[in-house]
Amino acid sequence: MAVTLRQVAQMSGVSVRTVSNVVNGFHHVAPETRERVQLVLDAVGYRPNAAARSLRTGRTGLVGLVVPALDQPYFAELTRAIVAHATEQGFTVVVDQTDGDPERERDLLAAGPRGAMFDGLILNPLALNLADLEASPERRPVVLLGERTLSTRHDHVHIDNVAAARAATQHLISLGRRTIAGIGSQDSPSGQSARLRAEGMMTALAEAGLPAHPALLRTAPRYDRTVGYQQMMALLDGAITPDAVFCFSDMLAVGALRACAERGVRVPQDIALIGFDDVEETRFTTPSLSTIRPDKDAIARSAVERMVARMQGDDSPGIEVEIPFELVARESTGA
Amino acid sequence: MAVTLRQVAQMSGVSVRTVSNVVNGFHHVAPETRERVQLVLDAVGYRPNAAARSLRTGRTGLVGLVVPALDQPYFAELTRAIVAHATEQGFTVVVDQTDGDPERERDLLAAGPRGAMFDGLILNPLALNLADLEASPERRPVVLLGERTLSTRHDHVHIDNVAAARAATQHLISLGRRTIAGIGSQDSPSGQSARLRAEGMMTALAEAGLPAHPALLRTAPRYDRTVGYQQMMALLDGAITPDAVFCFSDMLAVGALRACAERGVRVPQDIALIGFDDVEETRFTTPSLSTIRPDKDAIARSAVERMVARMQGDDSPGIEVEIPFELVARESTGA
DNA sequence: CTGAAAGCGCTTACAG
DNA sequence: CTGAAAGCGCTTACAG
Repeated sequence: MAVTLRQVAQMSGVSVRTVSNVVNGFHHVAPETRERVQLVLDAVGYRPNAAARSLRTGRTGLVGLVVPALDQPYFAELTRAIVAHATEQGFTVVVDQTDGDPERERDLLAAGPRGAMFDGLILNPLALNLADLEASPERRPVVLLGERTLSTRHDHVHIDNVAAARAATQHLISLGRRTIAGIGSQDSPSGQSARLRAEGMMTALAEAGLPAHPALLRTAPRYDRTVGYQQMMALLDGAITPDAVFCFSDMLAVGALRACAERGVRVPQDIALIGFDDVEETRFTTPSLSTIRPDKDAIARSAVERMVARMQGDDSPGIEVEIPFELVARESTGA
Repeated sequence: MAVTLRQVAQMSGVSVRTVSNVVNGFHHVAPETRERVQLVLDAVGYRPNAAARSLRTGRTGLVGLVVPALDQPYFAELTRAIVAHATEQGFTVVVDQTDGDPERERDLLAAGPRGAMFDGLILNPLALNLADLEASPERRPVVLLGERTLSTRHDHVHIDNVAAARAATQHLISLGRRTIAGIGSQDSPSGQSARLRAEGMMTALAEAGLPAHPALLRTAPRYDRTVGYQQMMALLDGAITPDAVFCFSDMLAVGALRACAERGVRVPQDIALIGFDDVEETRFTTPSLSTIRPDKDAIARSAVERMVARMQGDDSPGIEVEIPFELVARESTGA
């Protein structure tokens, strides 16, 4: 079907070695030879066979990216950035979504059926624990995103979730709010980010000498709009009405905002609202949403950078890369 | 590094042929042989080398999915559905984004550097024209999404954009609105969907005997929130103020909604608004957005189905698959 | 039911 | 600077 290197060699009257050299842009080819071969290459529309090349070199140029859900704006935006950076480095990204299913995350980490074809993995685990990560027989580079897992084996790119949550809460306190609720805590042992954000929130409350009413810390099994809506409704129906809510993700905040609108609660006059992630949507809600902005492009760039470094033989212990964040004050907190 | 078939064969005292049969679950293997080999397979954690297998079989199990932008909610949701269906069929999806760059779309269609590794392509072109499609030397299955290109070579999965736009406009008319604007037309020769939606809108206006003010049809180079915002502002600042706006995409509508809110224009009382795509976000805006809901899951399923059929040898001329849509009336049109 | 062997298309030491 | 040849790990006709 497709034209092979050998056929091109025959057509140009040189050896496959020389054609290979031309295709791969190696130096030691006589200019006139190169030109002649290139002419044939173009004429027949030669395309190297990726499988053969991989078999020979042991590399596929494929990087697996595993995120909880592609259609969650934060991951969609992050995926976009990672695909862009990886492409620039000559890698092709294969995207997988786990829906936070620990089984699927473990499978992908263990290089299941398709995992075998990746040169490396960028993984944003939701449910994986330290034991899973340490136990993985994986020899190829794995870069972890998002959670602080304390794995010493893998590189890890993250923001300081405690500090970010603390900053978000302090922002609410600085507005004079005193009854501050949170939406997004998780009971499951796997919810690392949730725990860190709750911790940051509690720290800020304690520092300001404010009480942390247990009833005002609402859980969120998933960080989506529906859960945010439901939990905000629960808060509005509760015994203690908050005057500010810190949502652990923007999607939760979008749902919460909708609940407030339905109930005629004014944001920020009655209740101030802040989210987390700075997805584009937050700039267009009414009121626009204050949020925490992790530098997504820096996360993507670092993840790809670490991956490439590992592929090039860097075998130092797992590196922690901390990416900066920024508080973005918008209308939902009175900006 | 990794264990090979040959090594497993030696360890189990059988030929590679037999090990291969066991790995691939073929019939003619004696039960006790199978068991013995399987034990070794498990013990050493054997993983088939995907490159070798591909080289041998000529297939990679990889399907390329090309969308304009991963972080646009419509494409994020569609991608999610396609990845799910393709995975179910045993394929791995490689996602690429073109940002509507015709050059990139052409490259990917022409099976550029990385395109060579795909068994097939699912392509949502923004800028590609018929000539590009017909000229492509591509021999592998290509399924087109979204645009009516009239290509006779490739299968095409789409909704009836004219009918959908007509339905959206009729909906606005049925509310008693008489000065109806549109946001989303495109001048470029490539904007097929835009043209069809404008056509559907004009048809509905003509059928109702309503005028189509040129100043009320606003262009949108990109279908994102920012453009929707800007064009809605332009409408509000214009000589003729509309009492209803049909946005050719939900993102445009979200931006338009924000513009109305900033200007104190009440939706739907002053201006009714309808979008297109039914992305999740539209259910959570205030007011929630009426829209056109294409059956995304059916689009994804059909696309993968056509792809698989082509891979299995179906060589009939390009097939048109029309997917149903539905009008969803929400608060932005008074529901 | 199982084995020995060819060959998929490439890269790359080894010669020259 | 170029050629002849080995071999990456697998699948699969061909024998037996």
